[in-house]
Amino acid sequence: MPELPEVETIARALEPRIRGRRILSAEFRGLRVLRGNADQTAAALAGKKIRTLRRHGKFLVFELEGDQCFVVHLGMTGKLLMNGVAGKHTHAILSLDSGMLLYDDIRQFGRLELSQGLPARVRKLGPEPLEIPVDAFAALMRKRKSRIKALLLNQSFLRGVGNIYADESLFRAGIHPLAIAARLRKDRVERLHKALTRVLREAIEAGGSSISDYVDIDGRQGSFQVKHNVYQRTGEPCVKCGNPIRRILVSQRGTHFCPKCQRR
DNA sequence: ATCGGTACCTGCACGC
DNA sequence: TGCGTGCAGGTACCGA
Repeated sequence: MPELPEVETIARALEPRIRGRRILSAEFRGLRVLRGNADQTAAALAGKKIRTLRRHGKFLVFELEGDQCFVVHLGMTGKLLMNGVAGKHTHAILSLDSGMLLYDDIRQFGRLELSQGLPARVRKLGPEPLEIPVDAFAALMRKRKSRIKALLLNQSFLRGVGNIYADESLFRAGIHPLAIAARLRKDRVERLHKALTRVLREAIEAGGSSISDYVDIDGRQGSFQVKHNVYQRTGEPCVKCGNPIRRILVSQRGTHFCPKCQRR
């Protein structure tokens, strides 16, 4: 479900409500989403104070006292809900001194993990797309022979971009999703950097995109889906040229683009 | 080192 | 009504 703007929206809403708060108890149901032992994790969390919450790509990192991190990745359908109602897809319940925090996840692709410091796989992620300067972005691109769409989805290249914002930024930059990253001319790379920055900022501003079931911690939907130009608009006329939007597969992911505005 | 394909889950929309 | 198919904001892992 959630890409950088959705996770950022969650982090912004949640951080002021949990900063400095204490975890009274934790309960884990089912074994799939939690990495590590449920009883040990619950015991280690109980009584701990939350220093702060940060977003790291698509990961939410709860920094606890004692340099421990409770790391949450929402996968495709994960939700964090403050004071929601537990249901059949609730996999974790954190009871805080400021309320109840639930983790719901229908498809169970999300992961929860308690670790000392940041887990290695989170440390190994690429730079934040909203922080990387355009020259550094261009330098990284020059080294990659993969198709640009696949590269944008690769979290060790950039952290936080997913299927929606990859398609939307390529459309805005006028770049074909199958273009080879290293072969893009400098001006195209600069356009892509600008498009990516703007799309992500606008989406954060709109509270993210709610396609089927994304909601923030209070159950509110985002509104950026109404600004999508290509994502899930197969067959609809391109807003720039009127030609129908096409859908192809790139790395097994549905990829939407305008064949006229985004030439090979 | 880097790339692409597959596996992992549940639910929904669709055609027959 | 029910069944089969394809699709969905994700990453991990494997072989080439």
